[in-house]
Amino acid sequence: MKILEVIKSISNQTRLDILTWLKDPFAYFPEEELTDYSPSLGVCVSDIAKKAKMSVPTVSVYLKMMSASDLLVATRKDQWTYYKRNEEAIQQLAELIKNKL
Amino acid sequence: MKILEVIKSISNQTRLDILTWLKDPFAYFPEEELTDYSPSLGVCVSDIAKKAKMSVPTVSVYLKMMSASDLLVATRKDQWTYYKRNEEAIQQLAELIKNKL
DNA sequence: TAGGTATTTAGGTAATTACCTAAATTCACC
DNA sequence: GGTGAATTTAGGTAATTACCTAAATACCTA
Repeated sequence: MKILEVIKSISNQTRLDILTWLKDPFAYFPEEELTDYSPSLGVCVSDIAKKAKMSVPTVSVYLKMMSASDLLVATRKDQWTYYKRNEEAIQQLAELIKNKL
Repeated sequence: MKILEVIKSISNQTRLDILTWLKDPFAYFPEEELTDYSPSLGVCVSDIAKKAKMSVPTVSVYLKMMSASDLLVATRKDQWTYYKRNEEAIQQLAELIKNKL
């Protein structure tokens, strides 16, 4: 785990928000948009972009940044890319800050 | 604790390094520079700047940023400003990432 | 009060980050 | 093979961050 890369990937309000939203998609995304949602896949790029009120390309890059830092997991299915949290990595980050930082 | 402010304050390699150095000053700073070191005060700005191999003003701003985010505690004594870690805040950050992020 | 050391503040430039739109790619389906 | 939806990549500008040097401030001590 590259601590600086991970921290940079969450040093932005929108990216922090996305992490929160993905913790409980049912609570944060409108129900009608999650018809094809499954916890094992996560939420697709355009739904997240809509929720963030930002352009799809910007959010696409943000999501890629967070999966590069390992905090998110991407799954491509047909033409959609779904993102979900990587809970293990998030706990690992917490531990790293607790013990090593 | 303003999570974004805290994260931004450690989203830089030098600032991360400083946190590490202050965890164990005896291990990271040359002995002769810590003659007046005390754990209750910490290490002064110019010693940290020298260790970081950066200008004093830059490091002064970095340290101020980290004390503003609560990760460091500053103590002014005569013409010196000493900085030490705020262990409680660091643990609080770890908890926040563990449970809330 | 003058001079010296430590620090902070100001002000500047270069690099990085934060977005956007347009274009390219991927993949379904007809 | 062509069209359409979702996504990614490219390429651009504005804002922020990363540094620096110079100047100002704070606080000793003679």
